[in-house]
Amino acid sequence: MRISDLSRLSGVPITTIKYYLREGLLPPGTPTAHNQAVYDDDHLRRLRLIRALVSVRGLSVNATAELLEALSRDDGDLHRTLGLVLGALPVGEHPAGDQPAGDTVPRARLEEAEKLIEALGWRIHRRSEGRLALARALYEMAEVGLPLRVETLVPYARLTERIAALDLDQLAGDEDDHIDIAERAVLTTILLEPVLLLLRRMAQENESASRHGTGEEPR
Amino acid sequence: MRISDLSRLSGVPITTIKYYLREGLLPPGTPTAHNQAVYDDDHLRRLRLIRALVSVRGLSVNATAELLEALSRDDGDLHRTLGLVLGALPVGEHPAGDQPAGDTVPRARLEEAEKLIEALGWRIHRRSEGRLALARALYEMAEVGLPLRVETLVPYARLTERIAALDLDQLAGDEDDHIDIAERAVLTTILLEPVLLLLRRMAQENESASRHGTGEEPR
DNA sequence: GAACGTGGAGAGTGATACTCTCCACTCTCT
DNA sequence: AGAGAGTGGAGAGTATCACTCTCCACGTTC
Repeated sequence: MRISDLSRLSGVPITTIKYYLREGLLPPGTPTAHNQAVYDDDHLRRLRLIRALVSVRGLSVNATAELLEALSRDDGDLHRTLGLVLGALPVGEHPAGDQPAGDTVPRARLEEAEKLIEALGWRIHRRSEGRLALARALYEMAEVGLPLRVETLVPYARLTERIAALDLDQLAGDEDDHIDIAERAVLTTILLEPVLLLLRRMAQENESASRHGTGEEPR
Repeated sequence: MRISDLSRLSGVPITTIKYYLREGLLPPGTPTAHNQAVYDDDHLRRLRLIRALVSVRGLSVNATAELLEALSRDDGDLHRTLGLVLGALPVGEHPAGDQPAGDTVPRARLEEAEKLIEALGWRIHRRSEGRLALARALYEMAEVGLPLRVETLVPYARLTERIAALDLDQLAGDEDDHIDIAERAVLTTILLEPVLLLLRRMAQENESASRHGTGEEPR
């Protein structure tokens, strides 16, 4: 398949595909002549993945490149792969350590994050991005006037445990070979995020309707 | 308080504050002379809220403006306010209806979203953003090779129901007046999102460690 | 009354994700 | 075999966004 086919099948403009090639998001096709190359279904699949990460989840092209690079070093070990995926991912809008952290996140918040993890009994890798990111998130909530206490967070965390269990079931089951495990890990973790947030919002609307008195006309 | 105080207390540069004023994110101060004005604590609080939405959650300045505008029309009715907040919020990276939807989201997905909502027994407003956004999210998952079936989503949705219940408890309780209910709804809904996603990721790591065999050294 | 701060507005900046333009070459159709 | 379209590659240009800078006439403070 040539680049125009790739473009036609994916809906991504040729120039954009070239751009992704240049940026290393997409591996080069196998060359057939000095300036000709062919692409295969892997390229198509990869391209769709890129578009999903970039346009659905809003990952930056750079972050996507890093993530895909980590994925390509995958050795089939689910636990390791998941670690890679989780580690390579920005959560909020912190475009790669914009500040030396020592100043932005006071030690007190870091300790609070540790305390939460300990209270939950979770085993999280010492150097996991999550610890710092969590501390930062807690710090920001406190800054804006809504400090979150450990007692408040624990019930939330318990529910996320069960979500995570569902996630891993998803990953473990469904041994259809056409998508490899690493890619499924990415999809399940990252692309499910907006779905979960949406479900939460709708559940809030529903819960609010229930509590507020059911007289509310759906109309 | 003058603009420099606002800047000093919030850490936001004066020029940026002026920019927010121009864009209508921040209401003008009360003028004391032809070119002098004073600001109060509300401005400071509002400014912190803006920064949280923009830099923590990555909301665009425009979306933030719309949200704040909706908030300022708040009448103290929690259910209504929550509706406003939820309605004014982008979830993914769809910067305000970039396509006429009829083409991008096939009717089949819309029906699937409806089916899910029905299966859950949720009461969601007919014209809720959520329906379309959910359909779009499902469509995108399917596009990328990981179609989500209703049976798969229901257990997730049940957990989000419980998260939503916690959210509303948070909102209902804590009758400390210094932050009004509308603002707390925004904070709880939006700023908790990254925290929840982080917790989910860490829970995944934990769950994966448990399942994968506990021999894994934390190191 | 001098130095500094202020509100307001327009222009400039830096980052990002494309998108356009060229070019020498290759493929495809007839 | 020859014409027209397509290709890989690379550099330059564009659009958007969130600031950020610069100016200016005027206030405020010491």
